[in-house]
Amino acid sequence: MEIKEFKDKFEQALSKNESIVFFCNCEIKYSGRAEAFLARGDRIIIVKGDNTVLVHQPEGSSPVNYMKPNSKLELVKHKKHLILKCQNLDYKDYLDIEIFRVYNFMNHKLEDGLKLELAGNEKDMSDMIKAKPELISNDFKPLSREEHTKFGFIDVFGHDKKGNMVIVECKRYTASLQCVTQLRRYVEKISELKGVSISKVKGIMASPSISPNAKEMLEKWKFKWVQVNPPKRLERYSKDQKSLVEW
Amino acid sequence: MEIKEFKDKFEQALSKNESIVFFCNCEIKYSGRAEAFLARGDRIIIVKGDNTVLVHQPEGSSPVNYMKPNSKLELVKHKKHLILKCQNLDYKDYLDIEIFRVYNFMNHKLEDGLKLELAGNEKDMSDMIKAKPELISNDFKPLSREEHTKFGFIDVFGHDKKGNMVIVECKRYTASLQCVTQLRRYVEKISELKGVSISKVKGIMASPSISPNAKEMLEKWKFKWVQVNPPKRLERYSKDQKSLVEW
DNA sequence: ATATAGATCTCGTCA
DNA sequence: TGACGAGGTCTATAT
Repeated sequence: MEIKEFKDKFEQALSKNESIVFFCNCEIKYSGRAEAFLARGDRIIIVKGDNTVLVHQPEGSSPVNYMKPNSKLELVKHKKHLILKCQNLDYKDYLDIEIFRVYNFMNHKLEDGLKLELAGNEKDMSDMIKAKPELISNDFKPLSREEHTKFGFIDVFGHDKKGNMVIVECKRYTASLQCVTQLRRYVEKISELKGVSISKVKGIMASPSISPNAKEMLEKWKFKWVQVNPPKRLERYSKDQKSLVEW
Repeated sequence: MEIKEFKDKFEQALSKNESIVFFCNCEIKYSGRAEAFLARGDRIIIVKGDNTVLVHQPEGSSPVNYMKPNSKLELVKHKKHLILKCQNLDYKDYLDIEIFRVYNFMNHKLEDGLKLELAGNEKDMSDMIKAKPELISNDFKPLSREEHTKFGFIDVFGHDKKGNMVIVECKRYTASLQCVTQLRRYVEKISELKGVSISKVKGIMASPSISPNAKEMLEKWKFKWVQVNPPKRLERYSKDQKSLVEW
């Protein structure tokens, strides 16, 4: 595509806050929270209506470069080609896309605004444990599923029949060393705030699995691991679609 | 665009491992590591040559849905429209994009393979501290910048003139509670492995800033915070471009 | 394959 | 706005 035609189309679409995608050959410089350089190659450039910019290489999930929403965009001439200059003053981020060739260009006003409904996250997991405390132990009585309280971000808080406080930390994936130190931090904080001996505050890690080193550290701190899998409320979707077309 | 035309173009581009982008009105179901549903709306769909799939809404940086590389893709008819069925057996991920309308379609064989050169990350920061230990203190003698050793993933390890061991944890952003617990874990591990009193192992947090609670915890554990900014080796790029076109 | 930790993380939530 | 933690995190690296 001719540079002139691209420039006209791009600027018109940009002014109307349309979504824009183009394939091009380009070189990229980034300066801001870090510094980056990407030599000439073919890439997919996405410019959204909120002035988000994404640069994707032809492989991989993550963008190789990007600019956050509300960036200022300007297409300027440089020698015989163009530079898409992007700046985000909030983050002090600057991105230059030097465009040598444009293969394809596409623009359209897109209407959405809907939000993804997601199930099977950590919150669902702690809800499940609060509702079915026997998943932890027959001894466990949950009192609250509190987040963002003065006691911290504890997933499930309760006590046992022996009068101990019990703190449950949920992880939807394999529990790591970091997860155990997080649990330890909560146990120490509760012990401090409530003025209770640390031996009276029990830490429980609830996760589908746990790494060997995490297990070792857990045992060193007299915490316990309980195997719990995250729930999947919307599993009917995958079942429905299996009945339509077999995977 | 007509459904028939879209199907032909898509399947041909897919078979040639070209990069594909289209704007469409669609509904999305995901089942795998979690479960998700996104009702009808306009989105940007990206299919890369390695069978990565990205679904973007018209605003925001992150994809609302995605499939990792090497997914199996199939476009099947459903009533009067199409479903792009994606499956990734490695991750047991399944994504259905029910396509009601296609506004624009674009495909092209893209050639790249270059890697981003990035400066200003945590590794650069620990390299800098190793080279300029006076950034930490006049007393600090770095011995190693080790990662992934038997001692753990310590950023910079060394000692001071008083014969204490010194562990430096670098963060390129505001140090949080989690960062301090990480440092604490390393200090405890070194103390254990080397058979040295914990009072003889000094913990240093090096970061551009630190949160109040993290600072409090740091002091409780007798660690110290040193303000260090991540280096920006490639800053010349932004200077160059400033001389070309003023921001 | 698993374990570990960084990331221009991004995103939501709350004080 | 900063602080804090989750994420279908993703990605790189070492074991």
